[in-house]
Amino acid sequence: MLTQRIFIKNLKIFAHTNNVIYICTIMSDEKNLYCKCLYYSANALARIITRIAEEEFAAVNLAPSYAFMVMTINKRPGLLAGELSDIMMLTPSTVTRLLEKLESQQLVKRHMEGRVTMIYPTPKSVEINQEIQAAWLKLYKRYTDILGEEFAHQMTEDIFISAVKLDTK
Amino acid sequence: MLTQRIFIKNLKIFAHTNNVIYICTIMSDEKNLYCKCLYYSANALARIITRIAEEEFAAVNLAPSYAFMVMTINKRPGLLAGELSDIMMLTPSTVTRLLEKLESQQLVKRHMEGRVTMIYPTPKSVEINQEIQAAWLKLYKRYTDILGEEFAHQMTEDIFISAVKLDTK
DNA sequence: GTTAATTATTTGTACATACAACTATTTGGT
DNA sequence: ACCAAATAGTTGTATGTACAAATAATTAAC
Repeated sequence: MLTQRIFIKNLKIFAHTNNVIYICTIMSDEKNLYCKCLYYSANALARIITRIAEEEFAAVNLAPSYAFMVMTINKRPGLLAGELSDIMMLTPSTVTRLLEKLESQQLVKRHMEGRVTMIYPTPKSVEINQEIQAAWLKLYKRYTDILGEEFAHQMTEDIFISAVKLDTK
Repeated sequence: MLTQRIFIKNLKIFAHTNNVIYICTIMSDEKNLYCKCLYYSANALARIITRIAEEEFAAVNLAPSYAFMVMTINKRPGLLAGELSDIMMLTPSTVTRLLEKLESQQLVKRHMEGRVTMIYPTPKSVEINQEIQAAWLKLYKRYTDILGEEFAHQMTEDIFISAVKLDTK
């Protein structure tokens, strides 16, 4: 198993079982193939930033998506499930599933009226919303410290715009 | 439910149930909050590009991760599971799960020796590898047509480098 | 005004991925 | 040479997300 030991500029230094040291540019062989693929790179980044977000939002005992949902609902009480789906760029079925769980934790209330479902925060949700915001800020600090704020800003914006452009369905 | 109808520059035009038309900048209200968050944006992009990749790799009856795994194994027969994990930026357990499924489809062979597992392509896998490459190229064409090749290149590289930098575990 | 089409949400089911715990093997310390 | 530590991989289990089908409500068509 190759385990990463240290990272210097564009170099990754691995130590192998038998003490052979490998020094690779991050553009090494196979990765060089894949790093030019948006599917590969975007998913890799998403997995890694999700792990970091999970660590930060663990302080409020919520997975990141749930935390974002709570924030969104607190910002606009009474919004519809479909609007949540649009804002969070998640499918309606995923939104339903997240809401179910939040409701079971008394963090939101669903109010069905006709065929629409309006969503309201609960007192408990209002309370922890502050902590969620704090965790969110810590998350932001954490990755901008590593990537540089300027760079992170620009890239995040590029990623967002690309997501919107590619979301043609 | 808001459904996207058309996209012009930074404008998104929605048609609502009651035929009211909403025109929003893509930096509207809530999204404006979230589009600056790397967790949110990276995950949104990953989900969308994954859906597109699934469409393209459907031609070879494989989900994208499996297709990438087949390509990697064909490029370096005999590589270890741990190396696959490193190259693909997936955890060892995920690699095991993917390999199990590929093996059941006769697309790879695992050879355990001591505590390491070496992985080899099968004739069937060599065969479809060409089709996988073709699908991969179609995927690339598809998103670069929308985003612009120059822009997509730069962003993909930025994303890859960020993933490597943030992957400190 | 009744029937067909559209729309909003939910449910059944499937899947990719990960963590934690476990097994088996190899390495290192004394 | 033996025992502790580290390592490679697998398995049990959980979770986030999505698709397709189902349900229920609203709108449109004639």
